Amino acid sequence: MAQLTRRELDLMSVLWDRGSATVAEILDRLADKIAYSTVMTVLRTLQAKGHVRHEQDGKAFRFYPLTEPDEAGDTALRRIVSKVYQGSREMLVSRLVSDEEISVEEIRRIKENLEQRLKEMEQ
Amino acid sequence: MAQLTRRELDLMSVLWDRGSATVAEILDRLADKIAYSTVMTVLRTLQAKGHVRHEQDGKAFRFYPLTEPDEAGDTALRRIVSKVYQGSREMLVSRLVSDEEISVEEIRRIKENLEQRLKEMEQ
DNA sequence: CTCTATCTTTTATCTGTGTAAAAGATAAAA
DNA sequence: TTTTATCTTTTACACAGATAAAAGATAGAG
Repeated sequence: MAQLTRRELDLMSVLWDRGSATVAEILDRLADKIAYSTVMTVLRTLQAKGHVRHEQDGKAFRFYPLTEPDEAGDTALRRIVSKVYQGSREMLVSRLVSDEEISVEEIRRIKENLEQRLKEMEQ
Repeated sequence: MAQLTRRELDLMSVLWDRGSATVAEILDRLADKIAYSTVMTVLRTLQAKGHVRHEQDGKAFRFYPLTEPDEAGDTALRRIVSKVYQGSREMLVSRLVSDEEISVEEIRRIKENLEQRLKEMEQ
């Protein structure tokens, strides 16, 4: 919840996606080339903040995420809804699906999701 | 697009909401009490980044937003979709509406929104 | 057993963000 | 016209984030 920085989020994203990773593995997946020690430093602060832990794995450390994507997502979303869309989740979703890239299928799935949720709420 | 900082977003939010504002007006609307000169400094950097402009208004400056909420929202959302929800807009929306605070009405409106959009896309 | 590649740790620097005091300007009040 | 309240500008500083070089450790190759 403590609001991840840009780089921290990059790394957490890799961990969430893979379940765990060594520094070398993270480096491989990162879009931009940064130094090994840079990644290590960021991991260190993530650990200090309680977002990851590590175990020895051969010569290297293997890092595991301790927080869920949702914990990071919720804070960020709340912020966007409130500051950018003046509190309207509707506007946010509306904007989200106005992306040219989105397919009919994807919108339909989202819609069905909502219908499901509505059903659950109505009893 | 240049990714607004926390404070910058706070200020832009006020400008988007009101259309324009003086420093004093912004101060009034801010949740936490910070100094006049602090607001001014942030506005100055926003101006340097091309997010606001100002006109004289009596003795004071009146600031106007130059970028739209969507420009800020899109960058932020894209980031969250990609890093937190591994590219799945579905997951994001699903999480968004799983908030306890959300009402049946709001979900319904969102759903109707999507139906509308689907109709538009299908012709 | 020595070398080498790969890890971790230590230490440092640079930039951006956030914050505001103090100084300078000016319109309106008195 | 002097004062006062309100603005803007200048200048400063501290902290966090991002980056990485260099030094220290070690497993495995030969």
